[in-house]
Amino acid sequence: MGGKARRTSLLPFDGKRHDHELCIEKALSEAERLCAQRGARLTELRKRVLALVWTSHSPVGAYDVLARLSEGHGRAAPPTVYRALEFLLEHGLVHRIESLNAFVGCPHPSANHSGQFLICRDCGAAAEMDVRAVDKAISAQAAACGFAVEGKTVEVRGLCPACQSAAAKP
Amino acid sequence: MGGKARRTSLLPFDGKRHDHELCIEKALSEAERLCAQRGARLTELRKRVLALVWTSHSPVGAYDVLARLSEGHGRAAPPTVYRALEFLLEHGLVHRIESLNAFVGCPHPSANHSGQFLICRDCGAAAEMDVRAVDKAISAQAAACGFAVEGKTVEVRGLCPACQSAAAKP
DNA sequence: TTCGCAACGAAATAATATAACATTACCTTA
DNA sequence: TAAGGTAATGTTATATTATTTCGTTGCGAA
Repeated sequence: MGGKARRTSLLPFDGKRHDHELCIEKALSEAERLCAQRGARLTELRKRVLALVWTSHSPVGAYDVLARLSEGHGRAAPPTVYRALEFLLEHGLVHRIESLNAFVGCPHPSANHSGQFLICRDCGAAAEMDVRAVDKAISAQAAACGFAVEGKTVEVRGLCPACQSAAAKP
Repeated sequence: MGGKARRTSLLPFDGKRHDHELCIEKALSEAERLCAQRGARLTELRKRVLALVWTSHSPVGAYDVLARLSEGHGRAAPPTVYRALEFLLEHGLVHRIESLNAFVGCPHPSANHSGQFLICRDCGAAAEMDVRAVDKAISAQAAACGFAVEGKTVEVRGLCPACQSAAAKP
């Protein structure tokens, strides 16, 4: 403490200034790599669902995925999407945002982690943080209670920097 | 580090050994007190919903509340329950568990807090922790990102001590 | 009293998720 | 390559959770 805090910048909150095509490409190729390594089958369907989840940095609902999937592909039914999402969740390629009943792509799926999110209520973007201190504080308390942790959900609602600025000047 | 950690004991995880009638009574009278103090109308309906949520330390779904409400009261419709729950949420008398789409009573509603929960996947009990360190770690990171926090969801899934013991001896 | 508003009732429907079973595709191995 | 097993997908139906809309009631202030 004492120094000037360096402002951490989060990609999802930079408006549209980053090249999101790049995000998608990176996510897809990383997914290919991981699944190959694990002997998991990243089928066309699953890849398409992953790409649809990665459409933006805003969590997307299962039925949104379903609708967009049906556009190119004739019709699809809910189980199709939920099964694909389940696969992607198991492999850490997407996270489920409990407070929105929606899904978002994971930017670093190789590490095993539960996900901690800052979610802007205005633009809808969700940024993954994964702060060690948060994880440790939770684990410490759970241990003190004799509670065996299997999974953690950390979701913070609020306003991202860009949307705060937008709100300030009406 | 180095000292022996004192085991924190959490009421909801003690099986049925505590007097739960007392929990309910305390919750109801505290609610009366707070609402009176705030000029909020804790109507019969709302009080009944609060009592139903407090039936146990396991989060209860809106439709469970609805079903039990309908037992004594003729019929009731979903909005009736959701409106009552919304009131109770606004006044901090219950919390919503996002990962279960369910509701649980708050054991200390006077303090303003977002709630942090340990949730046993076996017995279903949810214990509220409210650890300062967790809150501070989250707030610190959010601040570093320039994110204005409006609400936090912290939910930990796992096994409570009692259910771990039960699982150990088959 | 009557006006205004918060609370509640009622009907319909939206949004999210899963169950159950049939079919297809792919891999193994005999 | 043909048979058989298993993972993946298709299909239909239904369960679960939540909201919209509008009408009615009840209560307090002017």
